[in-house]
Amino acid sequence: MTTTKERIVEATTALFMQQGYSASGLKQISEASTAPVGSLYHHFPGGKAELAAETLRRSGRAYGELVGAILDSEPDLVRAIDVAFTAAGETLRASGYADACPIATVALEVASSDEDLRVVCDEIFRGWLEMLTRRFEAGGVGRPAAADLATSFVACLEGGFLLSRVAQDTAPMAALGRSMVALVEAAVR
Amino acid sequence: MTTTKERIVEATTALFMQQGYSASGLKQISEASTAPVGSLYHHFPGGKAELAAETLRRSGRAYGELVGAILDSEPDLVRAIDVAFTAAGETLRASGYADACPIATVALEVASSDEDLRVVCDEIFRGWLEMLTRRFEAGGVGRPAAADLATSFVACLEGGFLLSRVAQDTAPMAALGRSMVALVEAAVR
DNA sequence: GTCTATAGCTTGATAGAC
DNA sequence: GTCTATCAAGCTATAGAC
Repeated sequence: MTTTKERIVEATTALFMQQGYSASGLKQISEASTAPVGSLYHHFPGGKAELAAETLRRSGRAYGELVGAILDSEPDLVRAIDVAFTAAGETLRASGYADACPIATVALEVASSDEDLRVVCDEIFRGWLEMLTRRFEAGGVGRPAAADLATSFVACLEGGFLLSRVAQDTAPMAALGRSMVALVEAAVR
Repeated sequence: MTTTKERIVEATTALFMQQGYSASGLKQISEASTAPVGSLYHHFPGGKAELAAETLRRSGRAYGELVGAILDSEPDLVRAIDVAFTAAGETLRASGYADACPIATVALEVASSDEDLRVVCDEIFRGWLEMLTRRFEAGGVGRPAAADLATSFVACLEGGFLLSRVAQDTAPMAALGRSMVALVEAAVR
């Protein structure tokens, strides 16, 4: 049983991934979620801003958990990195290069023009970076280096989404997986 | 002497950097460039799509040349990388985290929904990657590794723009500079 | 080439029946 | 909670005077 509110958030997540915040109109969200505009304002009285904030927070948490689960699936840290980037590339390819990061496009759109949403995105990225830093520390990397690796992981993944989506080719994501593996290998030995 | 057409393209470049394609209305572009809407359609009969394509091509070429010039300013390749990332962070900070990549936000917005503009962005990134690959080859790195380094350079720079803009902090860009330096050091020795 | 006015459509948001 | 009708404001695009 998916509730109306869940359908709205899921449809908004998909539209934010594919075309970002400004291009995703409430009418389009209403149609994609098979929920009338009135229901949309019933569940999100704050309108588009509230819907966007809640969608970003939910999809940001879910995506962080997904990445964590993939990293957990492989005990060796270096191989886990390889698996994560391969999975990201495969998900992209299988979805026609649509299924990517649910935050990045919106984050770039709002960073200089919507302070509330910028803060929401900032908190999401902070959460991802903390989770990744802890994992690299658990793998034997010292504090400052682990934080740098976490930042590089997110940047390579986001850069991979950008380059692979635009080129409609998994090659950039694969190359970034190799670079990220090299960075982690250098840090753990 | 700046022509009307140049002012339009420059204003559009700035707006694309800060808020992307969909949020940048022709009225806003007209006001920012102090050019009436009619002039806009005189210089770009194809409307917003043509203006966007030409703006992306021009700003993409200019940004590639800027990065190339910064890399040329330092003979040692590893130090050149450091200089480039430091400069990117400093430009961000000095502009209130607004002056970033003129392509990335639009590229993510249109990758799945506007095939014409997607191809324009693809050609721009291809040009950057070729330019960077040649530079890494000139620095003594073999073909396949040089192409991977070029991809990592673009991804780290774009990821740095994303994370530093959202956090309003140069620290992510600085961390990515360190990672990129480590990757190039490992490749040249 | 420059500029104003406006058409036609879509947007975010609201009111009110059910 | 669900849904429809509608508003004011925004958008892209065009027409036509200068």
